[in-house]
Amino acid sequence: MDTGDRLLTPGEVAALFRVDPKTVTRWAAAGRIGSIRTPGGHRRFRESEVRALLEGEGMLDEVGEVAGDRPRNAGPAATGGPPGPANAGLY
Amino acid sequence: MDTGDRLLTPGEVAALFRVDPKTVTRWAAAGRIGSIRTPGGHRRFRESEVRALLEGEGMLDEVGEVAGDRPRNAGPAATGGPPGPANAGLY
DNA sequence: GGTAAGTAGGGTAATTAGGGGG
DNA sequence: CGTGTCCTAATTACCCTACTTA
Repeated sequence: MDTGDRLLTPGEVAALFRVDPKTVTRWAAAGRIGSIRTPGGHRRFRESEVRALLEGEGMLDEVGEVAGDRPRNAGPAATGGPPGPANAGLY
Repeated sequence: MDTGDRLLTPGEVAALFRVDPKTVTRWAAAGRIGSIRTPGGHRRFRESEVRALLEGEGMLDEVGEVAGDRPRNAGPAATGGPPGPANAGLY
C-alpha cells in the first residue's frame, strides 16, 4: 500500500519539473495532475504520481514521437485509461 | 457502524497532510477541523475526519471497491495506491 | 519521582493562492 | 495554447520557551 504516498509541496514539484510553482498549480487547476488540498487551501501532490509524470507516464505515447516530428499532443484523450487522475472539473 | 473513533495526535495528522504540527493546531483553532481537547490542553483529531479531509471530503464513500468489480486499471498502476485521488474544489 | 518526546503558545520569514497582463 | 512574471492576500514553516503526555 505504501507506494510512497509522500505528499510534495508545489515548490518541490516545480523543482522536479524545472518549472515555476505557478505552472504546477496550473496543472492541478487544469486537472492534469492530482492534487490534495489542505484545509487552508494549499495543494499537495503525490510523490508517486509526480514520479510517474516525470517518467512520461502521463503520455502513454512514447512510441513514434521521438524524432523528426512535432507532436503537440496527438491524442491524449485518456483512451489509455489513466487509473489515477480522474479529477477533472476542479473549480 | 463505527466511525473509526481512533484519535490521532497533531504529529500524526501533520504527517498525513505533509504539514507542520503547528499548522494542524491552527486548523483546529480556526475551526476547520474538529478537535478533542485533553484535560491538559492538548488536541486529538478523529481519524475518520482526517481521512475524509485527505480524500477531498466530498462525502463520497468509496468503500464499495473491495473486489474486482471495476476493471479500471488494465495496465500500469501509475498512481499506485489510491486509485481515485478525486479531490473536490474547496475554497 | 524522574526522563524523554510531543504539544501549546506567540512571533517572524518564506511559500502559496488567485488574478492580470506580457 | 502554454509558460514566466507582476501584484496583493492568505496560509504555512521555523524560531523560541513552558507545560502535558507517555
